[in-house]
Amino acid sequence: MHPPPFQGNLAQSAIRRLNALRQLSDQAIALLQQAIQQRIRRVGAGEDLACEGDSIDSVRILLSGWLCRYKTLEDGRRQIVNFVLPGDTCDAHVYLLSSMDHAIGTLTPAVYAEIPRGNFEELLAGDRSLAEAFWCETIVNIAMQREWTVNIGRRTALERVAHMLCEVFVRLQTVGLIEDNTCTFPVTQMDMADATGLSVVHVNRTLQELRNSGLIKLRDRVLTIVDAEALTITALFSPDYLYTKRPG
Amino acid sequence: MHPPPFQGNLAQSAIRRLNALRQLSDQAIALLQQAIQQRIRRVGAGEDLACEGDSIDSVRILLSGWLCRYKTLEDGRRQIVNFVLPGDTCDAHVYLLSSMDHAIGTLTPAVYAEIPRGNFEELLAGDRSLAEAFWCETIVNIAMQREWTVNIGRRTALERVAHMLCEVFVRLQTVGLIEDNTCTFPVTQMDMADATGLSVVHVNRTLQELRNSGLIKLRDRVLTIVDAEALTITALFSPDYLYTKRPG
DNA sequence: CGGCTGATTGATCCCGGTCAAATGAGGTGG
DNA sequence: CCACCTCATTTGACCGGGATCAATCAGCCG
Repeated sequence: MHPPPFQGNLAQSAIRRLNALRQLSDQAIALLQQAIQQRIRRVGAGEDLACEGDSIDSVRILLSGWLCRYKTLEDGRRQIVNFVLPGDTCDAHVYLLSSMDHAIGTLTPAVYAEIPRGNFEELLAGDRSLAEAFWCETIVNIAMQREWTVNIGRRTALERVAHMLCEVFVRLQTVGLIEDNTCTFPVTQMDMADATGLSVVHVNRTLQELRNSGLIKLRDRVLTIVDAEALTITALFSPDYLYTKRPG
Repeated sequence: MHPPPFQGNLAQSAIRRLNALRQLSDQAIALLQQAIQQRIRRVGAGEDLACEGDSIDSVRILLSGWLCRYKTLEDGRRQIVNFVLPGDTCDAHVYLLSSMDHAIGTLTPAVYAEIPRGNFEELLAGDRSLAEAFWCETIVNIAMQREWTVNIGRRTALERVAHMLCEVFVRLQTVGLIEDNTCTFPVTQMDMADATGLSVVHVNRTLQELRNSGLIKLRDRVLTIVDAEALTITALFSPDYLYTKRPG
């Protein structure tokens, strides 16, 4: 299934993502497209794009595949703090800091554009709407991270897992990766556990509950939201914090 | 105790905070000081500076007192997602988005500067180091939020509470509010519970454990870190994610 | 075929939640 | 000065959601 289809424009998801945050001018789109096509890289599943402590001097934009940001405690406990989906920027502006505070790993084989820091700054200087869109993305990342904090801190296991699915669903919709309420969901239950602060066993049982209640289907890395409204309600989900106008 | 002492420069904490992120030029400090003194506001304890959904068109910089950012679920469950300490900016750049995704409430009476959006942008345009410092602050906020996610997701109750104390301690050190390993800590156990994702009762017992182990003293809103090293170890705390050079 | 990774199931345990009541420190008004 | 109220902390008893441990099962690959 992965590697991803190569027909169509590789930069499409990034354009959609940024455009959902800030209306992009034609010029912005052209500049972006050009910058992305400069250097395309591929990486396999289960690799690290960056580790805690790494220094950063380029900006990466994910074009296809899934990544996750995570941190690890000394004794091995791991927390996935967010997913990086196609169109997302890995670390815009993080170069303002000296090094990575977290790691970024691949959940699937992935394709991304790598833009050296200098080129990225030129890009931002070249178009205001583009610069603002990237900043919006950064700010939305804080909002997302806050919601994850709430999710893990105050929601029950069932609500948590449901909420994670709702968020991913809305985000994938923005970049056009949902069809018939269905998408690929290449996340092992182990990963879901690390993302929700639960144990694998309990994630398994929670997913069964969601399936048995007729809210979702999930099998072989394919997720279908069967009853979006009910899922939203059980998750106590509201998409406001994602600040994205939905397409269509 | 609060209201805060008025001798000395009110803008001091903000200068220290930003300067710890990016070396500020003399010009930057002058500009900042001037912008802050333009409009100083005060607010009592237990008030909201902003609610979820509010639109934002000014930037607020906390000069003294404590605030917290929080989100509430429909049924009343509340999660404090971070504290705002003297010198911190409430919502730099958040005006890029349409509205607040979270609320900001006061834990104590507080004093803050309010800078209208336009003035703030002038300020940034006036000095590069200042603009970068504010952006750094925003980016560090993401890093902090990630660490909170890890804290709540993967640390035990004891580790969590200890970690929260460590973070606050280091942050207060940056702005010069620690003396003899002691600071005011105006957070009720109820608030601590909402910040750590625990229940009040369990926070109470956890604090007792930390006290009985000789790691901290905490009474009447005064916190003393008795054994910083041991506390750091039990918390699995590393200050790297705060990206602040410690003073001294 | 054997080895590996991921999903599933069952049994048991315990960390931390919940409920309820007591204690204590201000604060206020008579 | 005292009675009373409120809010925060503390304590005790009990409970339960989710963790842990341990198999088993199902694909997939070499």
